Amino acid sequence: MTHPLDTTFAALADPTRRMILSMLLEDDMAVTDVAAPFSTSLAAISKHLQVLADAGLISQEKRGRVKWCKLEPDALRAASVWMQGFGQFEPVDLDAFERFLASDLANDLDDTDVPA
Amino acid sequence: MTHPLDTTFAALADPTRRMILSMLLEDDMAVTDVAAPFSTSLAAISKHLQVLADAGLISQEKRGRVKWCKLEPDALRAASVWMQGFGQFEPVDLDAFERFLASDLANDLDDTDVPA
DNA sequence: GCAATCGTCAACCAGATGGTTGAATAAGCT
DNA sequence: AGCTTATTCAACCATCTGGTTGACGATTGC
Repeated sequence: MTHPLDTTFAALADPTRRMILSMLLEDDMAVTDVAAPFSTSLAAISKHLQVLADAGLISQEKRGRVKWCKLEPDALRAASVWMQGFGQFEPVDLDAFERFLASDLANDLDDTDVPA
Repeated sequence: MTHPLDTTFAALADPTRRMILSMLLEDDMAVTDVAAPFSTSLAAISKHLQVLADAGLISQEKRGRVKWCKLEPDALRAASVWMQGFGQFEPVDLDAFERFLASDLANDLDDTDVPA
């Protein structure tokens, strides 16, 4: 029914979810650990993770009683191709990306519990 | 308050709005002409255009009684940089983009009034 | 067995979103 | 001036979203 890009972009439209993706860039994480830096409830984060999983941006594997979340960057490829069609964007610029992550850490989290 | 990427991705999450952007790739258009291929009301399209303008994805200039809509692909650059940070995506692939547009034309519009 | 931990489910709430219709504003045409 | 075209505004509606809280099933460890 709905186009895959709908769910991809909708998932990316939330700062909490983008932050989660950034966190998962470093390593796989359990749900509780993903939720730790946020001031919202665990249930809310669990829902965010479900949205990300539905969009294919992460995968979740339950081992024992902990559910591990893993980044699945392939799901971004279609969206990336779509966007790049609109302009001759510069090739991968990891420095710009790092700057984004830094500013996300500074701005997106609630002013409590911001990790150092 | 809200991160610029929030509005960018949210604007891109709607198939009607993505279609509008694709249409504006070819040329600037008046609001009425943008609305023509869709089965939704003109007012709805006008709102969509406002969302796109708020996200900076298009600009609107009123000349006489018609308001011209112009694609502003620069607004996609920040989002593109963000996404590319998550993987080594292939460089600009215009063929893949054309395929996307073709499938959008086939799938996204309501089954009425699909332009040939 | 029993308590603690991990995570989801269910019900609920406030606010945003996408759509409609009809009236209103603005600019051109004759 | 008066009709027509272009676009938005206002009110309304149904649905989605992101959040909460409390109960619940499942797993682990003592």
